[in-house]
Order: sequence, then C-alpha cells, then structure tokens
Amino acid sequence: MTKLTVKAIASHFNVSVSTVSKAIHDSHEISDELKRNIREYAKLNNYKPNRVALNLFNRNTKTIGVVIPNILNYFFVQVLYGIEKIADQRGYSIIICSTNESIEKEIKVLDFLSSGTVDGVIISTVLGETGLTNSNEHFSALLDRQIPMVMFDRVIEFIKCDKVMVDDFEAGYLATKYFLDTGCKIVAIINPLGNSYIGRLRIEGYKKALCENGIGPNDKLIVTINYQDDLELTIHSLLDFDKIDGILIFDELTLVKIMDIVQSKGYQIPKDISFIGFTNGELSKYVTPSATTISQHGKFIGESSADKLIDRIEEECDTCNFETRIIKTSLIARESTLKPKEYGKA
Amino acid sequence: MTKLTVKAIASHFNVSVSTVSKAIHDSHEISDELKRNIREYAKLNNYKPNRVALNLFNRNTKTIGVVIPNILNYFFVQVLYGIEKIADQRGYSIIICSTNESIEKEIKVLDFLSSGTVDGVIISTVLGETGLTNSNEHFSALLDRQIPMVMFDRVIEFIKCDKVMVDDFEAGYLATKYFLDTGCKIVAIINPLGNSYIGRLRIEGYKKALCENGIGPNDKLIVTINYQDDLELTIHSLLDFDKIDGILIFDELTLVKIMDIVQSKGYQIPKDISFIGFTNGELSKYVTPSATTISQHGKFIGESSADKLIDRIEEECDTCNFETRIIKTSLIARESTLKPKEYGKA
DNA sequence: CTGTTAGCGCATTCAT
DNA sequence: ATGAATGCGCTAACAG
Repeated sequence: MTKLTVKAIASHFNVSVSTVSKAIHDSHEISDELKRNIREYAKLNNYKPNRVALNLFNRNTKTIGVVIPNILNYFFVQVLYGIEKIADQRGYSIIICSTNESIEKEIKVLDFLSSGTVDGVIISTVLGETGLTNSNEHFSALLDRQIPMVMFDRVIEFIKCDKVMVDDFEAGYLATKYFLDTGCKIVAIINPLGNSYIGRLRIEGYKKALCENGIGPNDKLIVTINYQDDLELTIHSLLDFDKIDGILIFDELTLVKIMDIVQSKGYQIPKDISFIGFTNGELSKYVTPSATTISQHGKFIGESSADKLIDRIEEECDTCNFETRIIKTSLIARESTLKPKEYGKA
Repeated sequence: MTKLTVKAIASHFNVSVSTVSKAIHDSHEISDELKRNIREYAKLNNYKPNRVALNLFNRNTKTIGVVIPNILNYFFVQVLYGIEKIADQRGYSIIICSTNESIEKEIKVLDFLSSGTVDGVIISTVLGETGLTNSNEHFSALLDRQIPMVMFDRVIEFIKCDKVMVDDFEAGYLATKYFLDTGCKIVAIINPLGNSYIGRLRIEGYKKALCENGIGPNDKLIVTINYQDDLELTIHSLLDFDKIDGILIFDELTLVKIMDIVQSKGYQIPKDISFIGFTNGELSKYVTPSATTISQHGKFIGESSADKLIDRIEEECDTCNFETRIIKTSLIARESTLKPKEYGKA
C-alpha cells in the first residue's frame, strides 16, 4: 500500500481533487453523503496530507532549528528540554544540530537551516577560537532571509537579534562573594570557555567582588583551559603558584574532574579548598562532596528562548527592536563550600 | 531583501526559469557567459534553493526522526550523539521528539512523523504502562506507509522492523555473576523499567546466574518501581526483608540516588552492600564510591541504528528480512563492588 | 454542490 | 543554446 494522495482518492470516487480536499476539510460546500464517503475512505485507508506539500503551500514548516555546541553537556540538554516543551505546546517540532564546538560545522548547519527547512532558529554559538572576524557572516545569511533567530547563553555581542542570556556578571560576583563570605582569601578561576563573552562577564563579576573586598585581582589566578588540556597539570601548577583556598569553575564536568584530582592529592574539600561550579546538574548534586553551584536555570532559558522565537515567527508586524532577556542565576549551596556561619571556624 | 527564487533570477535576466535552473546546476546546455552571469548573481545575492520545494520534488527529505522517551536521560543522549554523528556524515539531519514516557505523546509524535516530514525513524519506545494491546497500531501507521523504522534498546518484540538491542540477558547475567564472584550472597534488583522487554531479559539473565550457583531466585528481591515512587521507602523495606549484600539497579540516576540513601543510613559500600548499575555515564564515574556499571555503549547503539536506517532508506530493493543487531555490553568495575580477588577478605 | 485553474519553488523532459 | 510544459501534493480562488 503506497502512500495515499488526494489525487488517488479523487480518482477512486471519480471526482476532482478539490472536491476531495474540501471534503476532508469538512467544507460545507460538499454534499453530506459524498463527504461522509470520502472521509470514511480516507480514515479507513489512513490518509494523511503530505506535510511537505503543505509546507510548500503555507510557506512555513512549523519547525524550529536548535543549534548547540555539545549535546553531551547537561546544561544544553536542560535547555533542549525547555525548548522542546514549549515547542510542543505551541505546535512546533524541533530539529537539533550539534556543532561539536566546530566553527565549520556551525557554518554548515546554519547554511542548511537557512534553506527553508525551519521557521526560525535558536542557537548557542561555538567558542570563538577562530577569531571574531568572520563569525559574523554565516549569521547574516540567516538574518538576511528574515529568518528569526534567538541566541542564548553563548551569544555574540554585536549580532542584532533576540537574546536570552544568563546574568553571568552577577553569577561571577555572587560566587566570588560567597567564597569571601565563607572565609576564603585567595580565589582562583578555571575557565574552559575560552575568550567568550559570558566567560568575560563572569570574570568581571569576580573582579568586582574582589575589589569590593579590597582584594586586587591577580590575572595569574585566572586560567583558561581547552578541552584537550591536561587538568592534572594545570591544577598542579595553579596550586603551586599560591595558597589558593577557593576555586570557581565555569563548567560542571570540569569541576567534578578537578575536585577528584584535588582530593586524590590529599586536599580536603571544603576545609582546604572550596569549590563552586556552574550548571546545576545531577553530577554536582551527587558527587562527593556535593558541589555548590550556580544554577543557570537551563530549562527556563530554553522555555524563554522558544517562546520568544515563536512570538517572533508568528508576529504580524516586525517591529525590529530586539529584546535581550537576562535570566537571574541562583547559588545552590552544598558541601564543597564552607557555610557562611562557619566562617572562622575552620 | 525577501528570499530569492529561480523565478526572480529569471525575470532579472529576462530568461526562463528552466534556464536559470540549468545554469545553477552548471548544465552544459547553457552558454558559458549567461551561465557565469547567473551564477555570479546567485552567489552575490546568496541564492539558496528552497529545501521544501526540493523535498517535494525529490519525494524525500534527507532527515530522520528520532523518538526517545526522555532527553534528560544520559543513555539516550549518548545514543543521540551517535545518531547525530552518522546522520551528519551521511548527509541527513535529525529531528528529535521526546515522548516523556507518555504513550499519548508517542502516538502524536509518530503520527506527525508519518506525514512525510522524515525519510525514516529511529525509536526507543515508552515503558508500556498501558498494556501492550494497542501499542501496535501507531507503529503500523508508519510501517504501512513504508517508512523505514529501527527500534533500539526499548523495542517491542512483535513489531516487524530492524532492531538494535543491547544484550540485556547477558548484561543481567554478567552483573549477577560479578556479585557472586565478589562474595555477595543475596542479590536484589531494583527495576525502574516496568514490565518492558529489556527489563525482563535482564531479570532472566540474573536468574540464570543465580541458578548456576545453586541459588533459587526469590521474586521478593526483585522490586519494580515507578518514577514517582519514594525510593527511601522502597529501599527501606527491601533491606528489612533480608540481609541483602548486593543490589543491581537498571538505571544510572536511580543507582546514584539509592547509593546516597543507603550510605546515609550508615551502610558502607561495598563492604556492607555492593552496587552495580547501568548506563556508564559521568555520574557513575564521579559519584563516591564510583559505581560499577554495565556499559551499553550508547554511542555505538546510536551509530548502528542510524547506519541501519539509512541503509534501509537508500537501498533499492527492499528485501523485507529485518535484522536485529545485538550489542554486547561490558562491565566496568569500580569501587561500588568488591574486587573478585578480595572475595572472602571482607 | 462540484470542477477548473492557478500557484507554492524547483527540476526535468521535450520542443524549438 | 534556450524555453514551454509538466509534475511533486496540496489548497484556494473563482467558475459553473
């Protein structure tokens, strides 16, 4: 049984295709009997209108493209979860593209998405290893075609579109302040986010908190790492450099790995060194000691992004004033930090 | 600048659309000069053929639908990763649908996917809460339309299609044998997979291992739980029931949660109770003590499924003999179990 | 009430 | 070397 089309139904009943189409749409223009017959036949033979033809006709696809750097990262999965939820509610499907942190793949994927397959895209960009110069172009391909786009989390500052960002400045500030409030004196940062905007914001927040407490930031305490870097080595030289008692790490998995290494070196957490991470996932919760983290509310970011995008897709007039939503973070205190009241006890 | 079409280019050059089409495809039928002009113009104005129109014309979409029960489950994310990798290599996109363990959503999603949006689907079904009677129908909708489908992991026995399964029988057997080899006497199972096929296979493997060692399986030691069940309660009554010294848990997150509870009750792992889980994710690796798990090789399952599906999509003749691939598991020994050689030491 | 026509955007015969 | 015509599957004006 090959796929049933209106044409096939039409020839079966010896009527025209438009009659069939109308009957299936329950038009009042068709006689009740014929309508009933056609609809019964359609149901019986499991007729389904071809979505592709409808897409072509309607000039929309009711699907949105989601581009993320790494599908194995729990933060992005949380966002995905939020996006999927809203998309489903509002009648959209999502097609997911993973760039694996490769700018080439990002370009390829965006090229694909700008060819009419989706009504809009939600994207978190790759870490800008290759300089920021040409990272503009592949986005303008989308934008030129008036395909709505919202960037989340890892946004590009100067691209004009809707954005959903974490309040990373505040997050850096809050975390650092928490270290200080729990008695830490020398706080380091491990940053696996390269020179990204959000990384810089977190660092600025960190510096502000330090300054407020009369501590001059020391750039040697801020170490940027790559995925392939040897964590053991970096943490080793970091701990050799100064008597660090607090480390802020921008990524959940890196946090857990480093806590592991540090403990195996004989340090006690949080007695000797306190830790705060990002992405409040299961890992942070169940590692020992459980990790204090900044929750970025990934699911909410996804929901907000999807809502904004679909609003933009469906709005009549395009008032071209783009919105940037800032999502507040929260600090989830667990065992990898001292308690504020324990301050001095240690 | 609204989207550029062949028609627009044609009228710009005062030629026909077919000329433009041929020029863009670098046909030898078109004069070099005109061809050059048209192609330059197209490139300059960033022309891209409308994918939807192409899909309609070609009667395929070069995208595959992936249906998973829960996107927050690391196992499925691993599979997704594998699928995405192969799909990308072979020129396909993936559209991901999450059913959230709801049969209604599964039906809805499959209905959508059978309307021509994808060339094939890869699916892991929801846990069959609602009896197995009607779970047949929504699949036949797909199959009737000759849309290739491969089921992975949580497959349905009697559906005729390609399948990629874990060797769950062997997994249950291996895990149980490992418990026994490390000195455990009374091994329980916690099964969050309902009455699913794979759950039953694992249990059969477990029973075989017990029998081989002269232990009569006790069904009271096999407890099936739901997502909303109170883990604290179930583990409590389980431990009250008998002097259990080994627990096999079919899900990574449940494993970690239960290890947490058990430790807070004062038990030592693995001294008092050993644990083995499934899904070899970061969680199992970094929890304390690190968890011995059965790795199902999620990424490989994804790769295998995608390869099989695309083969099926692209094959000329459909030799309707479906294949069931069985993926071997491996046991990753960590700290939540005693070492085989430690046997008797404890 | 039903059919004819046209078009969504593109590619592909077949004429010229 | 170029164009006209046809069709992918469907819907919606507009006729009849």
